[in-house]
Amino acid sequence: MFAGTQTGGTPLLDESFFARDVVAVARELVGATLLVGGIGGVIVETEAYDQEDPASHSFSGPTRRNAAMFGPPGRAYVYRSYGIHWCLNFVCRESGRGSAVLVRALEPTDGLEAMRARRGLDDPRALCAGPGRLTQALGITMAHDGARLDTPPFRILPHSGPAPALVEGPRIGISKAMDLPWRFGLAGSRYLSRPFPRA
DNA sequence: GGTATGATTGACT
DNA sequence: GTCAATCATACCA
Repeated sequence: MFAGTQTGGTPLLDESFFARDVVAVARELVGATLLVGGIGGVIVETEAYDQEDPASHSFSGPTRRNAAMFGPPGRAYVYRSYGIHWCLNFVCRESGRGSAVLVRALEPTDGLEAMRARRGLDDPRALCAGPGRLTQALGITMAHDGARLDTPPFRILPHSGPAPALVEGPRIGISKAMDLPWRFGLAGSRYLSRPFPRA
């Protein structure tokens, strides 16, 4: 499908996967595997941010911070949150709009010991359950802003098999466009940053 | 120039 | 449940 790049026989998600509607990409990323330098796990929670969405950093047009959102799709957009944490996004593009998927939580599968060392704790359920936590566990910083996602240290492997069951709900921590159900999670996952409101 | 605000987390009552 | 940490960006003068 979107197996554009072959690395050791492993199909990686590349620019063609991300050059589509950001909500569709956010849904399809749940179940994919994100590795940075071989360390990471299965994406279990994402959020979509579109340029026509008042909650998006791209809403008011390009700035120094959000420049990556207006560059090519399939790149990382990394920003500082609350002056303390980093947040990792995947840049998407459809009809020239700046948009991105925020990666909110992983189920750790690879490099558990490295993640434990970086996070300073053992519980796998707390290693990557939150946007600031997973960037710390994976060693993501501003240095990765604008980096290609189909090139080392990044590797993103698509979900294989039937599409996993998703849950959806309002996005976390925003004060605008709170009605949009653009947060997506892997149904039944115990690695979410927060529970989804019951339907 | 100054000031308010977060796409968060961890500690604490 | 409440609250502080900490700083780049956004917005106003």
